[in-house]
Amino acid sequence: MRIATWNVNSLTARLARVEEWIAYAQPDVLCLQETKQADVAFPHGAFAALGYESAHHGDGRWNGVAIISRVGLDRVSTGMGSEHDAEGTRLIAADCGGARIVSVYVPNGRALDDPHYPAKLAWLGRLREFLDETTSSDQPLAVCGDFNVAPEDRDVWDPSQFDGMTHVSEPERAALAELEAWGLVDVFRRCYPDDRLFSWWDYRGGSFHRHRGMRIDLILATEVLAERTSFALIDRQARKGEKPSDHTPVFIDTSVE
DNA sequence: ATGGTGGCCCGGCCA
Repeated sequence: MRIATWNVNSLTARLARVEEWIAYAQPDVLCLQETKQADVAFPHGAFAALGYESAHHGDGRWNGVAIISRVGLDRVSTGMGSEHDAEGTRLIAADCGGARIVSVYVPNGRALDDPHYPAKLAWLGRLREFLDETTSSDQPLAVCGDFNVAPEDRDVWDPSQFDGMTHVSEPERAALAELEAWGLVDVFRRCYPDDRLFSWWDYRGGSFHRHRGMRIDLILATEVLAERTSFALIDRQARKGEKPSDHTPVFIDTSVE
């Protein structure tokens, strides 16, 4: 089962690129973030034409998350059932092909002295509680999405450029480590222990061509999925060409017993 | 040099 995640930075602007990517990458499950669409605008029909069911949680201009699946889509739930949901449409979950799949768009902290920064830390803390309440770490589960955290220094193009910045701060990394301590594995990193590969590049300044990016799009899987992973990829091709998202897709190939 | 690019949707926010 190929499980993918992609922050598309507006599905309205990106639908053709997403359709193209699905056609050649053939994901079984695709988690999307930043659709920037209301539920009524979500193109279920376009995905149905490709053989996929889909579920979306969005309210229009900001955020918006979805799961697209050709291996079943059941027990869909949205939000985390808390006051954190008021902050935005940032989480959707479903059963797909025997695994629980969660698509998340973690809030951007903006800056260490910005009120959005502690809100981001709280959201990540709440996510761990949500996992405790809704599943367990011995089940096949993948939490996929834009975490807006680079787990380690090797996940950014130049750590010295990020001194005092969000995405790399110790509290953010600690919050991510707490999620992993719950029982989740950063599957891409396990597959490629030493590679310095990125999933996001700023649109500005030719960052992509200068290899100035960050790895902030992650697939965090429970051990039962992680140990059965045969392949993982960050698909840089999707960051090239006409009207790319500033993020590129990440996927893993795994199986459910 | 505190810029720059792109998406929202048309002034300014957000990433």
